[in-house]
Amino acid sequence: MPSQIELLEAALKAAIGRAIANGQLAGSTPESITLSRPKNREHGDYATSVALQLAKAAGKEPREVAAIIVDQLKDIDSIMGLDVAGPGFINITLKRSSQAELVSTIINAGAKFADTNTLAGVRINLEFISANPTGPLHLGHTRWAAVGDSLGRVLTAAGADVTREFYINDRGNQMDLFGASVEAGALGTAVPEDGYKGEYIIDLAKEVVENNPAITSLPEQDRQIAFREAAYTLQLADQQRVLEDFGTHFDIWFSERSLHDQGAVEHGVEKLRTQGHVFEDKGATWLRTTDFGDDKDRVLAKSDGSFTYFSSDTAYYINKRERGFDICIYMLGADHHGYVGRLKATAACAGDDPNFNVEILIGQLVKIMEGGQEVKLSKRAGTIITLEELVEKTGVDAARYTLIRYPVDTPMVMDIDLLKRSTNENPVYYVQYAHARIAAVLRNATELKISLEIQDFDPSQLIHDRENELLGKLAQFPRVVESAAQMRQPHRIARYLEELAGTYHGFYADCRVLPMGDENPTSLHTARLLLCSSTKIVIARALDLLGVSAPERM
RNA sequence: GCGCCUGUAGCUCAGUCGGAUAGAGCACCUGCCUUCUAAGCAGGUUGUCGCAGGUUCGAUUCCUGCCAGGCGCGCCA
Repeated sequence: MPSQIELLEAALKAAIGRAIANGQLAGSTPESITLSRPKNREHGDYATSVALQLAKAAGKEPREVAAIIVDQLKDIDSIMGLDVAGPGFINITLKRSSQAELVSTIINAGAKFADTNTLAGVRINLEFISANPTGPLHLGHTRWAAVGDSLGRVLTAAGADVTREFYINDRGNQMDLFGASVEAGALGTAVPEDGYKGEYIIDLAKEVVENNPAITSLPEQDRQIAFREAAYTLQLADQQRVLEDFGTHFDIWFSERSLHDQGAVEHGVEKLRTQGHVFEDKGATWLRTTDFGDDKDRVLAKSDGSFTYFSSDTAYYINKRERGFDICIYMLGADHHGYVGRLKATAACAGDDPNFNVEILIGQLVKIMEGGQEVKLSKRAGTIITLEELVEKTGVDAARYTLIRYPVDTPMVMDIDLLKRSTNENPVYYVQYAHARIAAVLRNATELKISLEIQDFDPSQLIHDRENELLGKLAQFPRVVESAAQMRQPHRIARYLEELAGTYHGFYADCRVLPMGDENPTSLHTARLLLCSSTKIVIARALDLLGVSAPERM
């Protein structure tokens, strides 16, 4: 069933179409029409500036255009009032009972109320975090753990077929250094230069030796590899456990090594060569990414024949496309934004459309304040705040919510002291409280044996301003989900939730839901209870899209 | 030097395709629980939307230049 906003938009388009058809307006019907909820209640339930946009093409004054459109809208049943205001805005007031039909729509649709099919049939590979398995996940990863997971949920709600993927950088010097560092920890020898430091290295060393006491007596060459592999296994398992506890699930953990083992790197280079963008120079094999706007060409294989990290990246991209993904989304930290040019160019070199097949979301870094000072993070120096530590301090819900509610392209500051001190300053509680509050009302209603059957719903009961406001807010939800999906911005869900919770609290304060004392239940009580119930559905679904729990009690 | 991101209230930040008087939370005041969860509601105070031009009916939003901050520019991974 189309939402009220969609119906209105269609009605407006039809009205403009009629006015053009009968010669009152020149120009063409716009593809989409901006319909907003005015801040000022005197401006009606919905407002549109479409007349202002059409005025020029029509060769008429905006107010005159607005009047023509209004004239074409007069016969629509659900519209109660129409006004031309200010420079040419059209303000629309709807019949309250017609707005209240939304309650039935939501209750019948349940959690699927805001799901759409705008991305139906699109296969999306969503890659995020992709940390080295050489240490615990820290706060930089945490932002993506929350946002990436939420984006996956939002895209799925928009109908996309989403695969969440974690690329394990389990190859190269860093792994060797990691192995050597753990080995040094076990043997009590000096940590190698630029090696990994920190408590966790010692802990890993102990665990490795515990699991395999014979490891220390292996020949030196075998020993370092054995340490590396054992520590890798433990560290990866730790990352997986931490992420699952955080509510972030990956469909695929993709090992960089496996690319090399399967010959995917050679295959990737060949594919690019076929496309005509590979060349040899000074004994090395290059990809001419400058053909597609990159700053400089990139080396695939060094003059000694070994492959670069870049070659893994290209092979991985080609592999994803060959697995059938239409869109590959990369979520990278700001410190990797230099990759954008080469990733886009790589796609173009592979014969793809870099503006469609590849999307790169750059997340600004999270700054941490503790004791009024910025905490500098360095994995190798061992000064890190891990995802796990953050969750211990704030809980999963608060951590996820705080990280998701800001757009990722703005740097954010997390004050650890503030999070430790008073968790109720976090908006997540405000939203969850609204949910728990509704749950309590519904529990009480059940005890009082008041009908919650949708057949007993009388929309004409909901005429209070607060009810109207709440209905209007609920009606926006499908659009919010859709824009969050299209713009890849899950934070919009959180912002909407805060508005919805606020609107509900306002309604709750002014509109008594349950009968007072010995009062008999009426159809007003039932109508309000069903309004509460539909609000609860929307809040729960929105929280679910963020991966945050919707408590029945607080 | 080049590239990306950011600059909005005392603080942390929203602001949809350019729309009406620029918003929220926190903080600070004032009211509201002998009936649904007061983790709440209602009201008050707070602005050079970094600066300067341009585009137009209209700019926080789009364009150009400048200022300030963050990050990145390897045959490293």
